[in-house]
Amino acid sequence: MGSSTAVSHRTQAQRFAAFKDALRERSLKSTSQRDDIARVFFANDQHISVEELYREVKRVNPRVGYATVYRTVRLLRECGLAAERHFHDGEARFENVEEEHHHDHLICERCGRIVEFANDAIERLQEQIAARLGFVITRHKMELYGLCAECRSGRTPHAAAKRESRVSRT
Amino acid sequence: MGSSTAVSHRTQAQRFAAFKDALRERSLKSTSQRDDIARVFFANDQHISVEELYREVKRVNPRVGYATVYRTVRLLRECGLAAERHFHDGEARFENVEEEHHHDHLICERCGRIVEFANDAIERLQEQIAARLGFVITRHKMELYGLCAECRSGRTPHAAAKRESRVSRT
DNA sequence: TTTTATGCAAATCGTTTGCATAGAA
DNA sequence: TTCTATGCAAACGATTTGCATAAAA
Repeated sequence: MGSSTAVSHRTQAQRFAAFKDALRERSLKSTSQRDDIARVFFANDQHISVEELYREVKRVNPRVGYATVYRTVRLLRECGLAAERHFHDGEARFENVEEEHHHDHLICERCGRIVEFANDAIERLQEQIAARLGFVITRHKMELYGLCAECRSGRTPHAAAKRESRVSRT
Repeated sequence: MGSSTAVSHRTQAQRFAAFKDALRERSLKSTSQRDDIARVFFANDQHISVEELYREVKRVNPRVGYATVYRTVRLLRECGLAAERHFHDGEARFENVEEEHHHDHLICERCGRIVEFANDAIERLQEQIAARLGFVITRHKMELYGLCAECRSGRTPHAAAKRESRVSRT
């Protein structure tokens, strides 16, 4: 069940430049808060919530309001630079969008660690199933919840390990 | 990629009896509103939202409040008789729990139709992927979004076709 | 009678929005 | 100068909760 797809690893600087370009294209203004929010977002390569982003940005630039973070995150989404995710907890999380392929998530129910993966065999099966039922798929969402090795070993008290971010091709 | 798993089709009456048993076991009281809400829920074999359930119950028994519907739905969930789902729209939807196997969802983005399906091959692949990444899966969520045949044909204006409910084994 | 359930309205949580003001072009 | 962006607080929609009252055991 292999796969390939080379990962196009845009650097933070490249993403930031893409953001600035997107602003220009849309005749939107560059502001210090937009820049700071975007920079923090691009620097943080995880699934970040608006509140987390707000707190991080606040440390860099205390002159940002909650609403602006929401507005900027929406902007990043509309520019195709951020993807919105909803896991079991109530709040939305945003991740950096690579030009790479779609991926799914494996989530540890104990420590919250999120591992990304992609699997072509499953995607093919999904297409088949949908076709059989008369559907044409435009997108999908697959989330596997369970326990990671570390948490199963009992070692980690409640380790909010987080940090992880390369897509595992399986 | 076939599968089998005979479906244990509990009747509405059986589910209702199970609900009453669950109340007794927990020393909770049987009330007319609980009964009515449960009955309507068991009769409606789709993915129903709290608001829809509230409206339906209201027609049978106008003496029910919104909060009671929420509380009863939570109760049904805790008794293992209802499963909570979150699709792209903001509100939670609840479905009857059969003792049968897990299933996933295929959702038409135009008419909202929800088709259930199950596929063992995919489940096996999921286990493999998780194992390779050190995880043990406890549950998963897979949703395929797209367009159903009817909506693709252009015939149906915006047909909220709904109604559908047997799990397709593929 | 004791104890739990109900209805209502108020509270909460994440998110969005109106509006007067600050700031970019 | 002109026009958009910001911050704040208020408005939101879905869901939960406090509390006095009603109903079940």
